[in-house]
Amino acid sequence: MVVETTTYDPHGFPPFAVTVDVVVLTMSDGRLHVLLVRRGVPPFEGMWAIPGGFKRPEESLDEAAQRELLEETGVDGASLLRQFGAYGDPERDPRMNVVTIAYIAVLRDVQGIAGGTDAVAAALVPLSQILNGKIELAFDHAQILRDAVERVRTDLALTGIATAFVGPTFTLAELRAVYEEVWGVQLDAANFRRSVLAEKGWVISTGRRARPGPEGGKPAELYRAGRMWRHGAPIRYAQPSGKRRGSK
Amino acid sequence: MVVETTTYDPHGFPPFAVTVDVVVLTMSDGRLHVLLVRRGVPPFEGMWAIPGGFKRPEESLDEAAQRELLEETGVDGASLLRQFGAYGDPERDPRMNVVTIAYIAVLRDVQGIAGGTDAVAAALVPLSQILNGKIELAFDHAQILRDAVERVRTDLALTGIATAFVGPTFTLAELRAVYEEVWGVQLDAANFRRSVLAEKGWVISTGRRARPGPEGGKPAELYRAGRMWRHGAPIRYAQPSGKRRGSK
DNA sequence: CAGGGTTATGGTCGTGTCAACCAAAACCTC
DNA sequence: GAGGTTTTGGTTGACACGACCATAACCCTG
Repeated sequence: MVVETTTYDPHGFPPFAVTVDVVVLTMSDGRLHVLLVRRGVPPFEGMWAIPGGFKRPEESLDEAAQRELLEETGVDGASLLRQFGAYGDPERDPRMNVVTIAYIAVLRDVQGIAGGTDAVAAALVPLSQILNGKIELAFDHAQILRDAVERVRTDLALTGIATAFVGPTFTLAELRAVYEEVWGVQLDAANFRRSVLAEKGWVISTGRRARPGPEGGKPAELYRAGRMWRHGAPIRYAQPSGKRRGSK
Repeated sequence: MVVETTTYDPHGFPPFAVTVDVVVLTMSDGRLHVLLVRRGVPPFEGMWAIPGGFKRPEESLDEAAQRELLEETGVDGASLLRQFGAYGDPERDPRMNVVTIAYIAVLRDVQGIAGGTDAVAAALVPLSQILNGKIELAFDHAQILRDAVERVRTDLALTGIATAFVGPTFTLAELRAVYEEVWGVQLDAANFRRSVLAEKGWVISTGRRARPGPEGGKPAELYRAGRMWRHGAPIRYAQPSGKRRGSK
């Protein structure tokens, strides 16, 4: 009975469970953290896992991710919620076939995130703890998390999502710290400032200035996020408009 | 009964159908084409659709995509098969809830692709016909296709997947045509050559030369694909190594 | 209040890449 | 052989990048 494999026919389909997992990333104390929950039931009982839940039949995937984010963190109106992968290996859940759609949520550090509406234990864990394997995650969540970080890394370079990590108003040093932490590099403050300000409309200067920390220093200008837009096409050597050379 | 929403429990789950759709892209006659199949059963009977099928419980998502690609095109050992999105809107299939995982397969132009193993009608359709809405697709496949093209566009700029479009041996003009078609721009042949050759190991010169077409021209050098690798980190202003300035 | 420490911000400048263009080489057809 | 076409190599001005210096404006300590 293998007719119509190309134009699928949902009669007699093999049933799957579909879940949505949300990797909540935030900068806390200058380091990248991820929100994890502790499993209370087998399998992987007592281990840390990425929060997630079932997709409901009446909602879309994006809506399911938003709902999960709201339930876990209380944060509404996803500042940044992007789907980045689907995982469906047969062995990923020992009980049955579960296909999960993974999302990234980038949040600025909010107090009280660790306590969701549910009674399960939740915590913000430094990402370094997981990437070196010091904390083991349930299911294939370690792989999902690695993919999420990789996605954030490229998004940081290609789009303007860095402003989602910082508060509604921020200094350029805070913004620079996001790049430095995610990429693990040190950036030149002066050159970074020029490059950020060169992309017009992406950060907007409020008139105000931040109070320096206990270490002193010149008070930094305060900015707010502008439009978070995708960088233009990185296609090079485009012809001006007129004639062509070396064409077929 | 809303306990344990965070650490999902596959008992009493809502069942979904999970399918895998494969957007097969190829360059044919100098233009970008996509492989479509014509639906033989309602709904959307008689309309064109992206080939796809059910995920089987014993296979992973990637394996399901490879199997579908093999069934539709006869092509084995996916030259380039990447997952790029999941779609699960409740209304996307009028009969029931179907979540589909979408893949891109980039193939070089192969004769006889249009005839798959199944008896369904299949054809290579120019992409422009669909993007201007001249051909309507079933389900949400128009959106999936738009997303696929967008993904290929960025992948073309960021990785070396362009070689997947051309044959096992190719001229730089053929490679340039891929970029020009996907991005819809005209590129300078001399500058393009320099940029491609600058990325060492990505195209490798065989000694041979291609025979020029009927229009004449100097015979072009023949290359073969090297390693198709991800470009390095586009992070700027990284500090050399020593001291720091403007740090916190 | 003076001084040292720290950070933010602005400026400079050599190097390298990019893009536009030119020119020669090597083929085709007529 | 002439004219056309394509590939390939070369040149050159503009501009971005990266390294570094200098100054401004705060902190803290004595």
